[in-house]
Amino acid sequence: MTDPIQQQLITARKNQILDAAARVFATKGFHAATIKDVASDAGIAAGTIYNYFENKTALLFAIFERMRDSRQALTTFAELQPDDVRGFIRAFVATPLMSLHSDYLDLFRVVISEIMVNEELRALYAQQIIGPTLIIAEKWFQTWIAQGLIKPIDTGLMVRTLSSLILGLMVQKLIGDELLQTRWESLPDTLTDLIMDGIRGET
Amino acid sequence: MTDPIQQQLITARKNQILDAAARVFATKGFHAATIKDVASDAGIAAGTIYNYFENKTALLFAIFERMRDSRQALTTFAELQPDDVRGFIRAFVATPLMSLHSDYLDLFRVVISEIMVNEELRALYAQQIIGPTLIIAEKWFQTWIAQGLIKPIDTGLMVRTLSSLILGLMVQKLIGDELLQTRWESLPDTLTDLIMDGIRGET
Amino acid sequence: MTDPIQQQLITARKNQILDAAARVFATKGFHAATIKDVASDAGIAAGTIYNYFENKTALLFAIFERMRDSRQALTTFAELQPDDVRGFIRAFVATPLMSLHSDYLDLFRVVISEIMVNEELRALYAQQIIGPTLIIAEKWFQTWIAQGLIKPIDTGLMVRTLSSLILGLMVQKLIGDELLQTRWESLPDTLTDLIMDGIRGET
Amino acid sequence: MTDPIQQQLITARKNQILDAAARVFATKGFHAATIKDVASDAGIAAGTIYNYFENKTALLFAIFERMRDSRQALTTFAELQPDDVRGFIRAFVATPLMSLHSDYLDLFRVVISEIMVNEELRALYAQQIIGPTLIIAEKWFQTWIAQGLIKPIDTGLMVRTLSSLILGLMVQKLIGDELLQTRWESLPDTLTDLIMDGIRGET
DNA sequence: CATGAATGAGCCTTCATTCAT
DNA sequence: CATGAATGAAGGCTCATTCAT
Repeated sequence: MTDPIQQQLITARKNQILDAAARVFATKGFHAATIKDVASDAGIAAGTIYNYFENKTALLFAIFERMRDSRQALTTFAELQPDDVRGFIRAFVATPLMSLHSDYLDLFRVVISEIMVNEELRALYAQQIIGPTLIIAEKWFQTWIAQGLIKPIDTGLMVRTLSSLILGLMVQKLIGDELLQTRWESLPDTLTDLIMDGIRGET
Repeated sequence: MTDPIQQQLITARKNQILDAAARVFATKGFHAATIKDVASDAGIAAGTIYNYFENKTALLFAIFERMRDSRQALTTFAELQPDDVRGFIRAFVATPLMSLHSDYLDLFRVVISEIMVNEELRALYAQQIIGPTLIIAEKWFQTWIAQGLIKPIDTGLMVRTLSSLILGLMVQKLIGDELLQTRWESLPDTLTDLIMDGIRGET
Repeated sequence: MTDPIQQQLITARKNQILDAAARVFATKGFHAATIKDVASDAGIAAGTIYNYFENKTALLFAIFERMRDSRQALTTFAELQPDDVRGFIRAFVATPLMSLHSDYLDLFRVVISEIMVNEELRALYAQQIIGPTLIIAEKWFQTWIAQGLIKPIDTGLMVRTLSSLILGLMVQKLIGDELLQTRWESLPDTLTDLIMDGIRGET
Repeated sequence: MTDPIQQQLITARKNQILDAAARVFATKGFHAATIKDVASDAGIAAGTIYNYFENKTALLFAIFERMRDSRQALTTFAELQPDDVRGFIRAFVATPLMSLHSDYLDLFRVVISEIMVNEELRALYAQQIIGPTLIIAEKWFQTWIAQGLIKPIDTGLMVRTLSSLILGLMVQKLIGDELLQTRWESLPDTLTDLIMDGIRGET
C-alpha cells in the first residue's frame, strides 16, 4: 500500500497515461478522443487506464490539476519590493502569459473549453486558480492605495479586470490571432504601461 | 425553388429549429444535447431537422451566425464624434459587455467552448467577429494618434488588448465570478477610466 | 401517441422482441444472452430493442409479466361448487402444473433463476403471483373448516404447503427428473389423493 | 506431490477461498460477484485463487460440493426403527428443512439460481443430491407397502412429491414468504400430519 | 506459491442519421 | 415536406484470466 517503490511506479504509470491523454486531448479534443486513443498513445491496453483512473473525465481532471500545480509553482512574488507597483503588475501579467508555452497551447485550449461546459471543472478553476490569485492581488492593491501609490480604485473590479485581461489574451491567442502570437513577448511591457498610465496623451 | 413564400416558410422553420437548438444547447451543452432533444423542444420530428440542416454541427454554426449578425447590428459607432476618444472606448467596451444578456449567457458559454475546440468555428470567429472589429478599431486609434489625442502606442496590440479584455471579462463572468456578475453594469465606466488614465496616482 | 394503429404496431414489435428474448434467454440463460443475440433472433438491429425497452433487464420483466398474465387467465375457479373440496384441490394443483408446457419450460427455468437472485423480480413474483393465489385459497380452506368438510388445520401453512408443493414439482421437473416428466399428467390425481387422505393405510 | 502436510495446507487455503466465495456469492450473487471481491474477502490476491481453482465457475461447483457433503452427513436415518413410518417421514422432511440456516439461506439462493441455468450443475444436483435420496426413500416406501403400513401408492411419484414439497418450501421461503419464515419450526409436524392423514375430515 | 498489474475481448447502451411511408 | 422507426457504428467500461516478478 504505502510501499514507496510501488508508489513511484504508480505515479510513473499515472504520468505516462496523463502525458498520453494530454497529447491526445490536445490533438483531437476531449470528446473526440477515445480511451483507446489514449491507451494506444501510451502504449498500454485500454483496460489498464482504468486501473489508475476512475473514468475518462478523471483524466481531464488530473490533467487540470497538473496544470494548476505547475502554475502555482510559478506564482511566487516573494522577491518583489512591496512598493514596486510596476514590478508587481509586470510580474502578475507576465507570469501566466509566459507560461502558455507552445506545448501547453492545445492542452490549455481543451481544458478551457471543458471548463466552460463542465460545472465541476469550472468550480475547481474558479476556486483553485482564479480565486487565490485574486485575493493575493487585491491585498497588494489595497496596500498601494493606502500608501497613495495608486488611485483609490475599486480593487475588486481591478483585480478581476487584470485577470480577465490575461485570460482573454490567452483565449484570443488560442483562437489563432497571428499578431498576438508574434508579439506575445512584448505584451508584459505594453500591458504594464497601459495599466499604469492609460492611453491618454499628456496634456 | 426561389418562390419567396417558400423561402419565408423555410426561414421560419429554420429559425424555429435554431431557437430550440439554442435553448437546448444552452441548457445541456452541445455534446450532451441530442437531436431528439432539439426536435422535441421545437415540437417537430427529429428527421425534419435534416431537411433544413446538414447535421448537428450545422446547427451550432447557424446559431453562431445568428449571434454574429445580432452582434454586428449593435456595432455601429456612426453617431459618435470622430474625436470623442472616451466616448468611443466606452461604447466599444460597453456594447459587447451589455449584449451578454442572461438569455445568451449559457449559449455563449457553449459557443465559446466549441470555438476553442472546433477549428472551423474558430476560424469563423476570428475572421468574422474579431477581425472586422479589430480593423475598424485600429483605424480609429491610428487617427487619434495622428491627431495627438492619445499616446503613440502600438495600435495592433492595443486593439487586441481591448478585445481580449472584453472577451476575458465575459469568460470570467461565465465561469461564475460573483463580483463580476453583481458589478457588471459599472464595468464600462471603470474600464474606460482605466484605459484612458491607468491606475498610477497623480504626482 | 394514442393512435390505435400505432399502438398495435408497437405492441406487435414488442411481442416480436419479447418472443425472441424468450427464446434466447431460454436457450442461453439471461446473463449469457446478449442484446445482439436477441436482436438477431428477432431479425432487427440491436438498437431497435432500445426503442421499445429500457434495457436488458426490462426484457426479463416484460417476459415475466406476460407469464403472469397468461397464468392469471387460467386461475379461474368460478365454475366450481363451493363445497367441492376435492374438485378445488385438483384444479388448484392441476392448473399451474398443466401450464408448464414444454414451450415454457426453459423460459420458466430462466425466470425462476432470476427471481431467486433479483430482489425486484422476487418481490413482483411474491406480490403478484404467489400472494393473490394464497389469499384466495386460504378463504376456501377457512370456509371448508367452518363447514366441517376438512380438519381444523392451520390454513396459512396449508396453502403455502400446497403452493410450495406445486412450485417444487415444477422446479424438480426443470432440473430434469425423468419420472416426473413422463408421469406429469398423472400428478393432479395422485396429489389430490395424497392431500385428501394421506398415505396411511386404513386400519 | 502427495506430501500430507502440503495437502493440508492446500485444503486449508481452498477452504479459506471457498468460505470467502460463499460469503461474497451469498451477498452479491454469483454474476455480480467478482474474483477480486472474493480475493479481498479472503485476504489474498486475485491471482492466488487461480492456483487453487480453475476459474470462477469452479468456485461455485466446489461450494456446491461442500453443501452436498454437509447435507449427506445429515441424511442418516440409521437410528430409526424400520417400521416407524411417521418417524421416518418426519425426519425426512425435517432434516433438509432445518438445515436451511439463515447462514445458508442466501448461499442456497444463489446455488439454486445457478442450478436452474447451468446444465452441468443441474446434472450434479440431480444425480448427487436428489437421486440418492429418492432411491433410499423409495425403498423404504416399498417396504412399508409390502408390510401394509401404508397404502399401495406409486412410490416413484410419492418420493418425488415429498422431495419437491421440501424443495418448494425452501424456494418459497427464499422468495421471502413471511409466514413461512416465522412458522418454519412447526413445518415438520404439520407436514407429517398432512402426509400421513391428509386433510379430509374424519367421517 | 503469492502477487497484482496488465490485458483485451466483449457487452450494454447511445444517438446521429437515413428513408420508407 | 413531415414523420419517427430502424439502423449500426462506436465508445466507455468491466472483469476473468494470465504471467512476470
